[in-house]
Amino acid sequence: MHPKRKRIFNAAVNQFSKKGASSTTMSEIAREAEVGKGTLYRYFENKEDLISSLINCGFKNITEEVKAEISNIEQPVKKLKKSIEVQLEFYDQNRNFCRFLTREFWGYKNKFSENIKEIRNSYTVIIEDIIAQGKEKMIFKDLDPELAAVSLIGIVNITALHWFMFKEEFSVDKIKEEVIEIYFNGLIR
Amino acid sequence: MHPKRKRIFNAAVNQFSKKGASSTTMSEIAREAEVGKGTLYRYFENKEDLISSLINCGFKNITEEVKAEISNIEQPVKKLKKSIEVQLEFYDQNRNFCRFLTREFWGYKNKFSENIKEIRNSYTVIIEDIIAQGKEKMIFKDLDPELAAVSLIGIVNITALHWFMFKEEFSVDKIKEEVIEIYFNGLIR
Amino acid sequence: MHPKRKRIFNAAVNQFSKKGASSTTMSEIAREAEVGKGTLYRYFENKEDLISSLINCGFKNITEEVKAEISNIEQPVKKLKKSIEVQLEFYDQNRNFCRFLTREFWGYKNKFSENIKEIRNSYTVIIEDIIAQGKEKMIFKDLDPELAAVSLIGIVNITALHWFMFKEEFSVDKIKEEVIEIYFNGLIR
Amino acid sequence: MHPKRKRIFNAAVNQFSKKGASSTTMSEIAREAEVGKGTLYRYFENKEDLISSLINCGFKNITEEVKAEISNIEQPVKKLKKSIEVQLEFYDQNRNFCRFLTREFWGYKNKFSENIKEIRNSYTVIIEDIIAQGKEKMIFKDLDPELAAVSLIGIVNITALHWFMFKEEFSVDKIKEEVIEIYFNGLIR
DNA sequence: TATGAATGAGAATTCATTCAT
DNA sequence: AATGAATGAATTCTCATTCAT
Repeated sequence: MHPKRKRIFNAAVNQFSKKGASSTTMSEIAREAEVGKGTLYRYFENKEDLISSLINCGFKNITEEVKAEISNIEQPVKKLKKSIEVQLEFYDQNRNFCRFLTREFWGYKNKFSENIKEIRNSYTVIIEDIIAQGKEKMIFKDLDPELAAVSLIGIVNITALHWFMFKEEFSVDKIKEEVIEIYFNGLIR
Repeated sequence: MHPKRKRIFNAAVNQFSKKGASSTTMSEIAREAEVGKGTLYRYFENKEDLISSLINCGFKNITEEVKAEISNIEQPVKKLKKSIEVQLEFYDQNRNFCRFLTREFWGYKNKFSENIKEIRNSYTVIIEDIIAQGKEKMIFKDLDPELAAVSLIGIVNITALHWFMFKEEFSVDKIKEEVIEIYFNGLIR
Repeated sequence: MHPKRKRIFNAAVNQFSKKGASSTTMSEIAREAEVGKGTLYRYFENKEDLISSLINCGFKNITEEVKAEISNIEQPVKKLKKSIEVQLEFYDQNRNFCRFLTREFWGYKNKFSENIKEIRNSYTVIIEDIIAQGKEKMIFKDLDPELAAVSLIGIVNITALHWFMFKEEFSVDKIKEEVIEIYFNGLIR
Repeated sequence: MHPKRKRIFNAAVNQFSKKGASSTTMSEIAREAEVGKGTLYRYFENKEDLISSLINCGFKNITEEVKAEISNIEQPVKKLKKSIEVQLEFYDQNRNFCRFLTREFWGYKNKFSENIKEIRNSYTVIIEDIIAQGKEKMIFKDLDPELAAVSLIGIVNITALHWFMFKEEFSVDKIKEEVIEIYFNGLIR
């Protein structure tokens, strides 16, 4: 990616996570990125393009990372565990982005919404595949893989955000451990 | 609640869930509510007040409903199951509102943010208490009750929203069943 | 005057002198007067009518007072002195009104401006007549009576307002004495 | 001063003097200045800032002009005469502005009011100093210099405005002569 | 290529006035 | 007669976007 595009991305995430995307002005992003206002429009068509590019790019990053990290693992349980770890670490290292993403993701019909649906899907489907695989091998229960995948994403996403926003410390290790225990073995003794 | 305030609330939720809160104009809300623009400002200080009142009120409603439904139940497992049911049904019956809520809730620092933290807490703490209770009775595992509570809320919230937004049908019963299975007994056979 | 009309007048002067006529809302006047908003419109056609009625009425009051107080006096010098005293005392006792008047008086073309010109004139002409009289009797110099009258009004008006607004104490007696000295005998020894 | 700021200043004075500051809309000023509405807000924080900047700037101009013109004069009487001339000529050449100034100056408490007191003072103090000087040299009577200064300003201000607004012709020379006669030697023969 | 001054459509908000009670 | 809730035209101010430099 062009380094100036990267600079703008970072500036935008910082501002968006502080004030929300629609309350952030293009001027503020330009100032934070230390570029002229006009420059934003050389790298992005308009504000909406900047926002959706940011969502796309972030989703791609996390998807790529998860894919890369689990590619060498065979067993579904280990694969799933690894994906949880990677997701939590990504959230930890990109807290602002995570906050921005959760907010904007559940956005409303716009010209990018179809696109977002696909991207969301490409992310969900990774988890889904692992679960389907484990189901076939009779390791996982006979549950709907999509629902199970979304459940996992929900736990990870909301838990991370809750800790980040409402608790002082954000201990990835502790969250990881307990989330895995609940998701794999359940709350009941 | 004053009937006109209620009318404005409903109109606002409808518009917000279609286009997002910040893309909805006060004029649109007034038109939808069939009141004059100035009337909005008799019942709410400004747009921000309208949004945050809506969040507060919605959270209170769901909290009240869950509280009422579980008050007569003794066993923690049954209590928790009931709360999941109530939450899912609330989501089902207030789809627009829930979409709005998830989106705006993770909003950004504003003069209401302290308040929101408390409100969020009053909701979370119900689940937390049930889990702590079950822990004491040695029914639930020795996990952090807050984390377990947030995990449950995350599963329910994101799953419901996913089904509502990306799938045609929204079968509360099916989601309920599988979510309960995962959360109580885990994915692994 | 109808007592409610009087109440509204007083309330309006109080508010106008604090915030200026055009920054004062009809609601504020109604609240201060402890009447309903609609009641204002029973006693005055509209806001502009209220403002101009206030100006008219105030001018009439001061004009009447000055006329009454000087009617028994014969000598032009004593007459003029008395009128200065009466004006200063009126300003002192109606500070808010005085401030409001000075501000609104130099107002701009509106449907009442002709009216105001007349009223202004009926006030100026009293002073003018005394001066013309004194001129005839060879007591006053051969100066333009209108200019001399306006000069006197200017001294009294601006001096009173200056003291009221920028100085803590407002000693009518001291101002009276020195203003008379300057106006009658001049600054030079 | 930035030429565009100057353009806005001129447009604002023109409009303000025709219709009053609070009846003039920002759009009208923009149209008159032939700039976009948003441009006003590049040069002034808001409408109030525009008004008070105008007052400040005008006061500074007249103060500077008076100061410059009297700096070379020694005798207090001549100094004072010169200052009267300069003031009257300034009023004559900036009639709209002076009308605006007199009206808005006696305005009401706002965030600029402290500032205005100072500015008013920097103007008054020039006259005051001349009078104090003359007093010391036993040329002027033993009167309060501030009161004498304010009286002079009052005469000049109100007389000029009266002639400008209510009389067809505005003869600076005639007004100058008679005002000086009254102020220096008094009305009495 | 980069900039930021300029623009004006459009949003939030106010408030004089009306009118049903 | 008195009230104050309701209205919507009018106003201030914002900000995405353009374009001359």
